[in-house]
Amino acid sequence: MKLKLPSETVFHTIESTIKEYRKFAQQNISEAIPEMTIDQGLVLLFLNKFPEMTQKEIAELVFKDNASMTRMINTMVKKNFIKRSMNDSDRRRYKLEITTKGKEVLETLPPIIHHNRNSSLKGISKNELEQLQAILNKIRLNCQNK
Amino acid sequence: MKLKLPSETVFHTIESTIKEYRKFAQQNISEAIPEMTIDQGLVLLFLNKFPEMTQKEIAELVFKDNASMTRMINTMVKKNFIKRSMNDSDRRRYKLEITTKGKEVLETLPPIIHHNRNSSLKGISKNELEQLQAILNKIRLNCQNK
DNA sequence: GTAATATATTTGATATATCAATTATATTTG
DNA sequence: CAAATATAATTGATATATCAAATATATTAC
Repeated sequence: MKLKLPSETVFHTIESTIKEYRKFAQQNISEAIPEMTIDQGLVLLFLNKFPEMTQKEIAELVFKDNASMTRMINTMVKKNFIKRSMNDSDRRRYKLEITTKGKEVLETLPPIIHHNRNSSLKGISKNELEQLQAILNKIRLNCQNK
Repeated sequence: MKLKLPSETVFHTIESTIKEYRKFAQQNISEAIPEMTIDQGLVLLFLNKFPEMTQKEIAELVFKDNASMTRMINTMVKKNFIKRSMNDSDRRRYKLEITTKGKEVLETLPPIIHHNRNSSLKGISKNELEQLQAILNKIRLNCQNK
């Protein structure tokens, strides 16, 4: 069976691209906000936009499972970015509140994220971006429907 | 600062695509070969093709750092897929040998990988694949040159 | 040839990924 | 309403990710 080496496939390219972007973005974030990871930043952004969101819902949006999300929230609480409090209308879930420190991060973060996205997409046309999304979505759907 | 939600960006699409592919591929591998992860499979493929490869070199090809690779090799040794032995020409590095069990995996794995790649890329033209690679490479380079 | 530097790998610490099992609370069904 | 089922979150176990520091061996420079 003749098989392309993994490093010659498009999957390798996808992996290396997203990893390179993550590294790049993380560096820029770390310079401005110590102790803050990309994913923790995303959680803050989502919570800020949708304050009622449950851990489970956030988890889906950032591609984590519930167990990972529990632990991520734990460390974010330990680092004082957010606070857990009881949700009386449904006591299985928590209310997640952004602390003052978390709100400061929400001031600092957006320009950095904006810069990260912009400079990593420099020289790429709107049309190219749409094609990229379309092709990736095809692959994603192929993987889901089996 | 108006910022797109993370879930509306191309980075989200890239992440979800590669994660969906990994989940899909891992399921198919697990059905045939228990205890074997995608990345461990890739390590075997590379080692088989380039028997002299060091842990460091393999690590680069599968996007791990050296520490992760050390631990991955440890578990692959524990599971008896490969064997470490001394390399007398350079005693800092190991010789990594594929065991009989590892060789059996190398018989079973390629058709599965072939199927994984093929079915996830179904309906995507050669031209689209090239575009995809080209655009991703642009992004990757943008991230590296900062 | 020895000291300084470089390289390959490991280890420790902490965070995250993943699966399966558990807990606590809600909802549904008979 | 009580029993069965569903849901949100946690926990345990194991693997991996990442950074920094440590080890052991090689190479280079003086």
